[in-house]
Amino acid sequence: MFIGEYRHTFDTKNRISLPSKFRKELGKQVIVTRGLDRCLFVYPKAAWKKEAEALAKHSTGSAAGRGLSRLMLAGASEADVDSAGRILVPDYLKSFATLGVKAVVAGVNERVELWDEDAWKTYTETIERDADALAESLSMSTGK
Amino acid sequence: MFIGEYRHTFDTKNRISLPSKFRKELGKQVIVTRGLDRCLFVYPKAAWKKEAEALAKHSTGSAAGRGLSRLMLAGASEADVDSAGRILVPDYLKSFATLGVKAVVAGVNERVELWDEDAWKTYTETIERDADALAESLSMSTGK
DNA sequence: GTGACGATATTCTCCAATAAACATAAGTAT
DNA sequence: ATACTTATGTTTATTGGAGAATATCGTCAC
Repeated sequence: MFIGEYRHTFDTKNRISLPSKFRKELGKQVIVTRGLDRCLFVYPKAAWKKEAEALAKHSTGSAAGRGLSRLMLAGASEADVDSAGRILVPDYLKSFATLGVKAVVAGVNERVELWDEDAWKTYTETIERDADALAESLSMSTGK
Repeated sequence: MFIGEYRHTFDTKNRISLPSKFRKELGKQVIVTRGLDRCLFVYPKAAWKKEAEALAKHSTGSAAGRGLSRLMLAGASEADVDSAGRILVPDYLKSFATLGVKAVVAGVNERVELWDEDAWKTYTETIERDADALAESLSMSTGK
């Protein structure tokens, strides 16, 4: 399971290094794809397969299912982790997530997420404000 | 069960030593997360896992679920307790809880909390005031 | 009060991770 | 083919974390 938040930078060639704590679990090949809420999802290749199969089930059903499938399947990009622990992120994915030079790499359960630093700040601040209400609506404990 | 309140300091590398009374119960690995009321929660690793699994269930479904998962999972940091009983607190967690150099380490049942010294002072004073008010209102309703 | 012990604080050094710079290889177009 | 661009790989430097050693403080025993 991926947890934690790290700040990394893109080099001029659109490469970004992955946190060393994530590398073992991510493996040698990863899948980068469009995520929800304007971020990118990064999956270990094996985990991606399961995700893709789940999506495929909905690829012809509802309009929402088709949309999500197209977004994530068509947007997927296979990336090799190089010897320095970096991956190359294609331009179309960078611009989808409005990624600048500074990015936040966040571990969220079975996937890793890439966020623009500013977008992450805005997003987390919003969630923090509503955290109590959200927790109640999900009737889950936030640890209190 | 953790009880008691201690004053510790962060060194220049963002490390803080844990009260020796807590060390045995905390174990060798702990999880530091965003807590409620602008403090940090520190859990023994095993205790945190249960929380995490509940959150993980919601990590893709609804927008609210994703938000909470991101806040609590990406906000979590696994920390090893070193030979001197210290843990490293990442910058983003320190700034979340507005932690300066002096901190209060408080035992609260199943978790340990980290507070900025000033924030702790303000918070406890507020609670004390509320407690007085509550006591008064109780004695009014129960008295004669 | 004095000494001894345990806990916390501080500092230093070493090592790993990251970022930046640089070099090489592979295409592409003229 | 040659110059130019783009992609990929390697090297170096800087930053930050892990560990160890020393110093300080407080507590308890005597």
